[in-house]
Amino acid sequence: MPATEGETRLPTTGATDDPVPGDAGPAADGVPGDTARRAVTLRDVARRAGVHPSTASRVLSDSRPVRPELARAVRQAARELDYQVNQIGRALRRQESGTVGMVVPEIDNPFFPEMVQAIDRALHRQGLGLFLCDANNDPELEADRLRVLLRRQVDGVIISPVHRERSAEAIRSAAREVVVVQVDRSVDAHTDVVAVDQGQAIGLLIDHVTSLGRRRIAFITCDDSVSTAAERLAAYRARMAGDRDALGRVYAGDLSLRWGGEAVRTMMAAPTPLPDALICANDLIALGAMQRLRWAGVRVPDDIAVTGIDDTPFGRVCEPELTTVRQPVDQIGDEAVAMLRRRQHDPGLAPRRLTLSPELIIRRSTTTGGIHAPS
Amino acid sequence: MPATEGETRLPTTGATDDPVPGDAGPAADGVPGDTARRAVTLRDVARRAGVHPSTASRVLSDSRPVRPELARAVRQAARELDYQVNQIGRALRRQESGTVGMVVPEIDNPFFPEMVQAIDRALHRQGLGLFLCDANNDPELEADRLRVLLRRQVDGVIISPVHRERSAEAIRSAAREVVVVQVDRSVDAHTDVVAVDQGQAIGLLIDHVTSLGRRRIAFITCDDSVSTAAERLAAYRARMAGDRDALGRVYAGDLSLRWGGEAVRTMMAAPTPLPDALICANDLIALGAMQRLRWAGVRVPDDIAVTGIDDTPFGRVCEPELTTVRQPVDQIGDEAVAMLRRRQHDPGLAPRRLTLSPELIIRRSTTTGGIHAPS
DNA sequence: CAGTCGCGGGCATTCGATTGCCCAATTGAA
DNA sequence: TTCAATTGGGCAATCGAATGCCCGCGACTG
Repeated sequence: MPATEGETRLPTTGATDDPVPGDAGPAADGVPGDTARRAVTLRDVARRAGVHPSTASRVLSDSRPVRPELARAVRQAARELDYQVNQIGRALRRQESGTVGMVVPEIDNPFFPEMVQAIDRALHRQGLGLFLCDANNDPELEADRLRVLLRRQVDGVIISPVHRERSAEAIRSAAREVVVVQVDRSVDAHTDVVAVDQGQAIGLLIDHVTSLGRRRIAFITCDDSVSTAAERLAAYRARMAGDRDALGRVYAGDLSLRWGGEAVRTMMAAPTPLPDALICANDLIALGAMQRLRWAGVRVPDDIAVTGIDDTPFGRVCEPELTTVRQPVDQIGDEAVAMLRRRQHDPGLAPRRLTLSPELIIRRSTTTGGIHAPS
Repeated sequence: MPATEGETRLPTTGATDDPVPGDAGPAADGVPGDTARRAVTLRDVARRAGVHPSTASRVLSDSRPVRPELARAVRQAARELDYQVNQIGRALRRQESGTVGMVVPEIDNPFFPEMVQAIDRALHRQGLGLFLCDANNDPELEADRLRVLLRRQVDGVIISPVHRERSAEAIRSAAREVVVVQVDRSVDAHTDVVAVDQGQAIGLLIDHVTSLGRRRIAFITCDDSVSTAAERLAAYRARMAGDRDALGRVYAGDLSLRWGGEAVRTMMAAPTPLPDALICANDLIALGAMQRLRWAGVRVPDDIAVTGIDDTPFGRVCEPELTTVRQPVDQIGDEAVAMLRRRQHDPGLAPRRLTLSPELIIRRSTTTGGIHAPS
């Protein structure tokens, strides 16, 4: 178990289970209707305001003009009763829920929380809610989550597919019922896509390490099942093939910390000379790889320059800090939501693919020249 | 801007926006009803099976026995039409949605994705969906998210409150309408709570560093607004007061990487002697702190032992690997969901507080004796 | 053999909000 | 002054599924 190497565990056992102090039991609570109080409905508001429910509805969702004094009465009644629309009722009638579903492949990869936050903010600005699901890197689970979302009548789905092929069917089927936007990763389906130019990302990185005089450039990535990784790999291959001095080598696994370490171990065990630059398909791999290099006494960047992709916060606190490429998450979020809305209003539009540009961020894992410890 | 010290950015500009190849336009798609096909309803199934909708309903949600041949016909019709229950309709009638809402304070803190995954798994086992929201560390936003969840008729809410006091009102108000379980963090409200014994966590850490001969033990934490941090601080204070040899010092900020670095900078600038152990209120702080120590040429653990809390994966790939305390996220998830269900079935139950035990994980940030680089 | 019971299917109502339609009242125009 | 147009409120149907109630039929019992 490589993950626990060099660590010791001191377990402590036992759990306590207390009644909450100051709460003597079920009936001892002085607050009446503490649980399960029937909610206030539109009818209640209407009755109190002395109007018909339809009038109340029109005031509160102002769908049609209502005489000012009645409107005021309704609004006041709503305030007094603390009326909250029942979104379920509204959704049933309107056939839309004001909610967008999102499926991410792995919420524990720090890139995705960042993207989720960006999308959440963008949706919130539009008054839309977000129903977030994690596919746990499993296309089956992903399909299941999509199904759940559709049954809940989400108005749209934003998804970053787990698998380039095995996710396709579920996404196509979802796209038949609802607006779908793919973000970052994508499969071949008739949906809008907001992507990042992965070829450019790899280009920036290879240009950078090449400009530092590195020629033996290895690439640690996951297998081709992830669309972005496939694009990165293709770009890497094209680039390396175009430079006859350069020497490439690819290690394909997954996008985890663990694999970064594993790949380096394999690499070091091989009889071939070590590369002088290591392009990693994301920051996690890079972090795992750097740890293993450290263990092996290989110096970064002196012996090997290392780069990541995603610009997660952890690339800024490792030793040395990680050169990486930033994917513009905020822009991805804004554009994805914009596309979703556009298409909701006009479902006939042709699907579009928007490709955004990444940004190279140079830190000490590739250059020794930088500032080290600022005062 | 401390976060970008020692880094250079090479921006690239431009974005491309292409029509998806192979899709000539709105009407060019051969698939009929590619978008917005009316969904199959229970009536459709019933009609096809030649029965009344109520019968179909009884078969599909088997709420009452139906003659086998009819049942078979209904099931087949459902299969043929690919019928999916409309959860909105069901929710309206049943007055429950089969969905649990969850609000986390900061999804970009890697502890929370782990807990979310655990809870998601536990809910999934019960056939329940999860509606996840991020409060972005803002009690106002948190209250807003709670309101959204309630309007969507979630059957329960699992929340880890942002603020010990400022989150309380919203949580109490939510608890009046729906079952609420607080996890990890908590506020004073009449709800079930699944917590981790933070006093024990601090105890384990202080015992550990004390056993290594350290006596000048500083504590970097966030302010008291986070309940768990407040408990940790109280435990730290009690512990330090009980040992007259020990020398304490507290740095209060927030739970971020950034604050870890900031606190160390403050610490180093002070005229007082450096501590020989640094207890950090979570792994993020510890990572930030270790980086700053490294910049300052302070050796970990030789000069200062450093510990975190949460056992996030990043504590395993930093240099040196981080001694920490693991919160039992899986157990938290299981228990939280169990409590939720119990209380849904019996709303009269007295609120309970379950306190789980953390586990000490010793790594090289406190001990030099461990294995370094395994072959 | 009459009476009772249970089974199972269908009818119609309900959940809460929205909206098409009708109609009364008011306004405006000719 | 008369008629048309506009405004605005109410009625009732609707979204999709679930369910209380009734009823017919067959089985069983005394």
